[in-house]
Amino acid sequence: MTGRRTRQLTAVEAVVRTAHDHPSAEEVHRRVRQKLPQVSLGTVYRNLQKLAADQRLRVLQIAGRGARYDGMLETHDHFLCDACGTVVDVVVPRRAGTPTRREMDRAGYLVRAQTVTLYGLCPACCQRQGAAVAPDGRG
Amino acid sequence: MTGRRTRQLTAVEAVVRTAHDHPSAEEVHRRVRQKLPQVSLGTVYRNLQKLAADQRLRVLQIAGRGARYDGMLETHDHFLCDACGTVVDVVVPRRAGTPTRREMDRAGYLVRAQTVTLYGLCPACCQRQGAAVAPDGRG
DNA sequence: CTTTCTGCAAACTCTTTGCACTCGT
DNA sequence: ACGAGTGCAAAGAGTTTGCAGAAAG
Repeated sequence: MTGRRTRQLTAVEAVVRTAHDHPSAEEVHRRVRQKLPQVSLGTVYRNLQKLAADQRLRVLQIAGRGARYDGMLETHDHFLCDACGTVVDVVVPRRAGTPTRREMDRAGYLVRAQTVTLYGLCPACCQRQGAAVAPDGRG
Repeated sequence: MTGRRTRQLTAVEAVVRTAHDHPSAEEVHRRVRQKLPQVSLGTVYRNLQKLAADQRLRVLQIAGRGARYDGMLETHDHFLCDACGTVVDVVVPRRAGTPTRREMDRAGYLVRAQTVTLYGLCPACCQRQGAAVAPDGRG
């Protein structure tokens, strides 16, 4: 499953691994083009897929539009700003053997992964919107 | 934000509220057509949007393709089967005032909602695939 | 009667794919 | 040199939208 080490693959991986802002495929394309100007978007998608299959990056499905790519491989979660769409890494500590997990096991499910996503307003958007949005505790 | 109570809106809401299988927009369309055969897919999308805006349903963004619609409004989470794509409701108990949450507050974030998603194999797919997939604890 | 909503079809966004050619190995 | 990988452009899925006509209030 390794395949060839093309310059396109190398460049896509470098972009995703050094980016800390969870770029979209288009954004990765834009950045890769700075080094390899004639890279096509299709190739970027193909390489993003390959890297994801090889567990060399994580794919985040964001509500609304398009996937975002995350080069941070360590276990972590995400906060999404409702207003500006920014994605921030968050570390939510895992507790092994929670009651829920045990129930799932007993019911015959094989749980492979678990992600927590927080939604709300980032500090910048909080100030901008002031008290316009009231926390409702949903979710 | 209430708008008119059209028969299309009523039918879409009825389908989503009685469905317990997290249907896609196409699937909602198919079911609504059983009552109102000439409803268009565009109208279904418009009404799903409206219901989501009015907090009368929840939208789930599933990795891979399309959104799924969930008429269960109570706080709950989801399990996604990697093999068959089935979405199952899961109740992961919330603990108020976790360390992470307090840190976020201190850092100036306004956390409005929080979702947990589990990934893995459902009982049926577990049997089908046997021990082909090893749990790796990722995520 | 007014205004919102609908059906239709076209447009749009994001992603995938077929094909001839290129370049790692 | 062989074949996986590329660029291009077209095709696909899912979702949104403009418009003329229908219908809710």
